[in-house]
Amino acid sequence: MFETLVPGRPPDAAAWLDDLNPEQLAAATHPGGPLLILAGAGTGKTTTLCARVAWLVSQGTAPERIMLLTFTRRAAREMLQRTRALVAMPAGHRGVLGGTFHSLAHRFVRMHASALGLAAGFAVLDAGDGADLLDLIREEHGHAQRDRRFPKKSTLQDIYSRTVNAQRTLSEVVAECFPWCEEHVESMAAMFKAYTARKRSLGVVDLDDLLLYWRALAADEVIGPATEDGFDHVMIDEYQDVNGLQADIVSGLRRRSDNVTAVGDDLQAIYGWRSASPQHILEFPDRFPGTTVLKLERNYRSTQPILDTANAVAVQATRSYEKRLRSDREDGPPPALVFCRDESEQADEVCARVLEAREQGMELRQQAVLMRASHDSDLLELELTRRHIPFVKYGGLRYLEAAHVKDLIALFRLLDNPANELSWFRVLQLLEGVGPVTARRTLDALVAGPAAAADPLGAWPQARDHLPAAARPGADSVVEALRAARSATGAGVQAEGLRDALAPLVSSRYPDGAVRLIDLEQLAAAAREASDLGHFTAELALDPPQSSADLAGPPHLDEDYLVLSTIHSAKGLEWAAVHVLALYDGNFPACMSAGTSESIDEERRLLYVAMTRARRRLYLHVPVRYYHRPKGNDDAHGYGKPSRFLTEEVQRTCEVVRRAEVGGYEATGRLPRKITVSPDSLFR
DNA sequence: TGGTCGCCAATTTTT
DNA sequence: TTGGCGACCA
Repeated sequence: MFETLVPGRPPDAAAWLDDLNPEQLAAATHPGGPLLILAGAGTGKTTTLCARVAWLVSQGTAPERIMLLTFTRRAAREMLQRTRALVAMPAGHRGVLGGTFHSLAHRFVRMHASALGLAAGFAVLDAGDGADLLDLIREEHGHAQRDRRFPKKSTLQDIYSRTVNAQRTLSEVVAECFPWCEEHVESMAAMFKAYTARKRSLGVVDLDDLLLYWRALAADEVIGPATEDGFDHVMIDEYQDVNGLQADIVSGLRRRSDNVTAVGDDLQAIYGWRSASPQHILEFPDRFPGTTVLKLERNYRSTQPILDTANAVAVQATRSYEKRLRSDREDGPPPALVFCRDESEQADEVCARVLEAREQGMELRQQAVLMRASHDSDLLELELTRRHIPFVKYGGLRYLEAAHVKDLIALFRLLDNPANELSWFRVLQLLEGVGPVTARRTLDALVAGPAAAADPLGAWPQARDHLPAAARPGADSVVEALRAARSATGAGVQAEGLRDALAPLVSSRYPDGAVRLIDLEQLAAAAREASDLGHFTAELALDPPQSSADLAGPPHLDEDYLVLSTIHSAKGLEWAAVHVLALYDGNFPACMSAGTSESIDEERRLLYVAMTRARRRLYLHVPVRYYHRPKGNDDAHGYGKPSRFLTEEVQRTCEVVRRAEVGGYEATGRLPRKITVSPDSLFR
């Protein structure tokens, strides 16, 4: 195998290069130095990047000396798979080193943990854990829950994360993005300092820390160059979505060499709320002098009418690289503009069209429903269930956020580090009659008690006295399970032991306990595959499963199901038919984003991303009357204006396939109150 | 009286 | 699923 890949073999001899168009070929075979590939939606970005890897390997670069950074785990998986299919791996070589920024950061931070003052098996807090820790600190700083005007934990976390990722000062970020919190800047600053100190003392890192630490490693005089020299080429996918911190990491990785390839499309930048900025892709040529800029504009995915509509949305944008997609496919019908009376009619319309398409031979899995916010599909999900149409939903409430799953993970963490206050705080509150106060006292006795220094579990006999009598047996069995798991070997055995101890608590704590136990079973089963429970939980934080089905592996693979997804989760994917939901102003663009022109631009790009996922059919659904509840108002209906992005220009490129009837009480403007019917008065 | 538990309303997008 | 508010228990 290796012989076919020795250096010097002419690139044109490789068959896979023949399939590329001239622009793609130029990008794939760019000899070296900084390269920026501006690849519009559906222009074969992944193909080109994979071909480039293959070409570099054919030129003699060892695969493991190529680093491939992607934005999502899904993209990483696909990219590595396709690369593997393209490049016969030379014997004795490991593959390309690929993954998300966060997962590669984890790898390097683990590698240099001691230099960073971390224990070898440090835990990674996921977003929820970080928020919980902040909440704990908020209490300690005297901002009790009842302090209504103080930002709540998820907001605090947003502010913290945004500040760190943008690498700007707290007061700047708050003034710009969270003006209603300005009066609290000083207390927040104190809390955030306490938060970083606490993470230090607990020996844990959060997702943002991973990037901070990696950047510090890259900047280090000894470790930086050593890391850099390990890689001949660094490639970054979706460069439009990197933030300042990530851009710094890329620069740090390329201080001596400038073999760096960035691929992206500023028209698809949709992560500004996470401090990403299209600024970085626009400034790439400044950061890397001598950059070659190549554009891919030939679209292999969508029909021309769909691109016309998408282009009509894109041209509303203010600043971008000049580019316009041209289709390489045969013509097709124009996108359909579906005006519905309300969201329930929208659900009916989608079901009807999905089924109709399937009648005509389009599998359900070739069709997708995309939305701005995950709850936009609530009614549709009900309707799909009622009609027995199978579907899988991506994005939105994720598996790891389910309370009982966090409970078991907390136990996993305690096994690794019995001094983990956060986990104890969580687990103790599952017990009968134990709330935050009792939990706090008990865990103080555990972690700060005299016997604790050596082993918190040793302090258990004293700590359990703080619990009400009813809670003691349950608590004892959890502690017993932790002791047993300690001496057990194999992540699977340990996980099962802990799950068994947790099961009775979960089924008594939650009314739908039985269903939740199934999830725990799957989590324990997944842990069986891992070599180490600590690694398993860290991986889980970095690569959260989208659903419990996802965790169980891909059993649905041969089944047919409709895909429901937030647009953010749909990035990089494509379907033959795409339905976009709830295109009314206030929802899309979301009213929370209506403040600045930048956030409106981002919402517009989001719509552009949604539209360009479609290969042959695109349906844009506009409910005319929407249902939502401004607080305390029972007159919960309102009339929606179509999304401001559906300008006349855009509408001209579409076909209106349905006009909602406006008549009856809707025409009078007098809306019925919510009507409730209950025969309860008969049952006395 | 401190603390827990039950019932109500509301919730953008994600590594 | 979180958080606020009021009822109930030691």
